[in-house]
Amino acid sequence: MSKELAKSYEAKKYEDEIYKHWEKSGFFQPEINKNAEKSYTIVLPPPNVTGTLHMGHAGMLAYEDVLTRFHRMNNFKTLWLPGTDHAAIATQTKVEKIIKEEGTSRHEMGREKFLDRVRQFAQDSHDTIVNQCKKMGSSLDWSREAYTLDETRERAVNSVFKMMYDDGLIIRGERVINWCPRCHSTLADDEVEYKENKTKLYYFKYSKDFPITIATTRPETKLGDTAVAVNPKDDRYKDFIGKTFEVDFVGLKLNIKIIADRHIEMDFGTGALGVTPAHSMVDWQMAEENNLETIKVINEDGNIHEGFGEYSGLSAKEAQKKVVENLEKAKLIEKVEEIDNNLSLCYRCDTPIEPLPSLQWFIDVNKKLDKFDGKSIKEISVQAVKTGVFGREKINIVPNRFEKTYFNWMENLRDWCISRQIWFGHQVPVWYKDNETYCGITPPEGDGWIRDEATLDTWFSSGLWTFSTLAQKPDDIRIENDKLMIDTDDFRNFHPTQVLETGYDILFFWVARMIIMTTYAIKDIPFQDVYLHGLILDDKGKKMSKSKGNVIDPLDMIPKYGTDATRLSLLIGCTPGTDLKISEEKIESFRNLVNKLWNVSRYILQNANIKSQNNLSNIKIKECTLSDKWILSETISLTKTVSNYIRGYQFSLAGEELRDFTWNKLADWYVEASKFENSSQKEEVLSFVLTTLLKLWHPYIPFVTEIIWKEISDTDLIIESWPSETDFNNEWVKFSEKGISEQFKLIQEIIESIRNARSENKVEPSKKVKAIIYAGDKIDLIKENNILLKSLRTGIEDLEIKENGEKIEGEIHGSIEGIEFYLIGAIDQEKEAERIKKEIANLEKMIEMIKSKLDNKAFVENAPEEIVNAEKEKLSKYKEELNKLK
RNA sequence: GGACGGCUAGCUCAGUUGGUUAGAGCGCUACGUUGACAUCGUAGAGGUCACAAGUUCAAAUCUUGUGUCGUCCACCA
Repeated sequence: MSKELAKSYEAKKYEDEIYKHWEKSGFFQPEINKNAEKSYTIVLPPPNVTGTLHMGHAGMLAYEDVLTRFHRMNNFKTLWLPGTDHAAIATQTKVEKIIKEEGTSRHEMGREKFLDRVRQFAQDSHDTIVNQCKKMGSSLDWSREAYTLDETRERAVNSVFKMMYDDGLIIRGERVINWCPRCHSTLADDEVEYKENKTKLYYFKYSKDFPITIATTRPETKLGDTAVAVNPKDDRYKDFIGKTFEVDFVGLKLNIKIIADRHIEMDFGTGALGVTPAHSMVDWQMAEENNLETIKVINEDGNIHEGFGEYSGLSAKEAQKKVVENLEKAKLIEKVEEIDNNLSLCYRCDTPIEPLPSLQWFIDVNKKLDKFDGKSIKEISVQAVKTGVFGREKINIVPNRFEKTYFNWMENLRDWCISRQIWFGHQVPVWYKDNETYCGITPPEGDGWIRDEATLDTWFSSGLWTFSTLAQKPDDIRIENDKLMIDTDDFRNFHPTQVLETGYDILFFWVARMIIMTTYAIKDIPFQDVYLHGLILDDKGKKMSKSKGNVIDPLDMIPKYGTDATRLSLLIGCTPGTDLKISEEKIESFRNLVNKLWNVSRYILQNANIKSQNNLSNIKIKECTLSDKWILSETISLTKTVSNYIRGYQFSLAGEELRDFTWNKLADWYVEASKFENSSQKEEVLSFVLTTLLKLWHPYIPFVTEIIWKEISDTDLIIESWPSETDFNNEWVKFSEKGISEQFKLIQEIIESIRNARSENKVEPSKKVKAIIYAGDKIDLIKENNILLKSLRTGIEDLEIKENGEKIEGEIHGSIEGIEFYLIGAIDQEKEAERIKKEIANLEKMIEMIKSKLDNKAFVENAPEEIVNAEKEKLSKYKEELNKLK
């Protein structure tokens, strides 16, 4: 009857085979639960095809797999949909770096050849990523895999673009945008990063006859100044406001108007700002308000434009040097100060950003739309999280505090620049011919149309991800009744999705944009819940990076400790929205836990005829021992606790409960007890407990549980079902009310107390002793469980149980909950006296505390009665124990 | 400048309506190998819950302030 498992669990022997088996079984596809009423959908945040997955991805896969497996086992029509993101700029930049090392550039290669190269790179990355996802055990439905740049997703992108274009939401215009001179592309506001650095602040006048000294860190841009702005309250400059001066600035003629703007800080520099409309966002706005001329100084390569005399053609840096030199020659510089400044950098290549005016495509986030009752897409997106839209409950962000962050960002959102000048991405679906412009989902008829060269911000396509992935082919997507239709069963079945699980670092980049794009396009929310995880850091709390050499690669950990242990290290100890430190040591300790489960199972399978046993009806409760009933009740409450924690995204707490049960309850107590107790119900009880435990563990550690399961059931997979919570309730009531858990706890405490007494008295572990117990009214309970008291490492060979009796002088003595025990013939007088002294001191301290509490009239009067009574009860119990000890 | 978060045992962190002597894992100390497991077992040490004031019969928990570390947003010419 015994079944043999290996002595320890060697993960890598089994994992790949098990994964293949799952894939073949069809359980990763929602059709397996097709009769289910409710569906449960998560779309995988598509990893960028820029390389390989890291620990952060591993965490994401683990959290989502837990949710997916849990809901699948609970008979939801469950879909976890995989895909990858072309990640426009990121991928192009990466490939550009590679070909640079090969001595060429994208301009030398030409658009089509370069794009072929990028596609090849993306394909290789994709294959690696898919393989890594499988290694992590992710139960993704690969039959539905999507890509942000495939044909179907392109149709979605073009369709939404056209809708927005027709609604006047997408507009083309010349504005100052963030320009990366290296990428040769625009960047959205949130793609700009800031780095602190020291910069020189130059104080000077444009010319000798100009009355105001200005201060700037970018003297070269002053070639394009058309105004000086001062604070209207600033008495120093009040009289100049409105006047215009013609100046000769280092050899160039400028017309400078003095304007007032309340945003100017009087304390900074001289309180006077040289306004350069073409190369500063703020200045551009002032220019609009004051009808100032815009002079472009810096071109898209970061060099000075034609028409600036000796400066033309110089790089910004060179021009700065020359301007400063000329100012010095003219003795116009008053002082140079070193200040802390924030340098704007491109988030992809760290090149300093050059703000400049450029003809680009924007989404107008503030335009009021009739189809949304006069609300803007921004307002709809705020409402979706605040109160709910389109008849849906409000979107719930976990942890809740990020909702505030979301509102703050959304309310301050400015128009979104969606066009990029890179090649890799969705090309803007707009064509020009002579003076005509055509925007359409497919190219226009006729000759001579030229397509707009710009491509779209990568977040435009990923913003459509929850619904675009539910189309199977381009023709599934069409515009109907002013909204986007996805005409598939998948869309009808699986949208909106239940939860979007992702890192808090892309709340704005992605989550917010999905809400904007989805509510606009399909008039529905993309997801009901947002679960945000933290970043995975190294053991010192630093970001992992190759240059620091502190990277822990999941693919190194998996062969070493197993996928299950790697997953646990990401699931236990993590709190929503909070960063998680991880170390190899931690993963190792979870390997030990997995092995413990393996060995408990191994023992149980060796010693009992275990079969899959999902309900309690085969167990004759009357024939159960106390420990049997105890472990059953613990198993049932574990089922409830774990289910509730997972539903509430409390992955860590659920994991800790499972660990505590497995190690501290099942292995340390019940299995030990079962070695000595004779009970006709042992096999049934063990079958039920093991069946339930393996299932409850399965979402966390799918591999090891599935392997052990194979020994229990040859016909089905563990992946199939979750232990029922409701069936248990009725069964459980039958014996839960009798205080099983308190009774067993008492036995545990007596045993621990005896072990403790032996240990403190330095009694040799191998020394057998006689014990006498005065059990009082608990005599039946103690007698019933005398076998446990004798067997569980108490070293008792002869046990006498009486209701009460005389004090026995000179022997080890202990008392707990009114029950007294003596260990005969093992004493070390000194040690025992010391131990009892300690215990007495402790009790006296406790009694003192409770007394002072009860003496406090205010407490007795104000506190709820049950709390006061509990204190009183405790007091008398402690007093009794104290007397006995004395 | 604005906001948010952390500060609990040597380390990593739980602690969800304020109510037993504040918990877990790892580490540490002592002892132990009886056939599931040394990837193990038993026992133990270890905390003024960052600080201060307040509310309350009662505060790790609520309020205010301070310190400190970290993050995000805005951006300074």
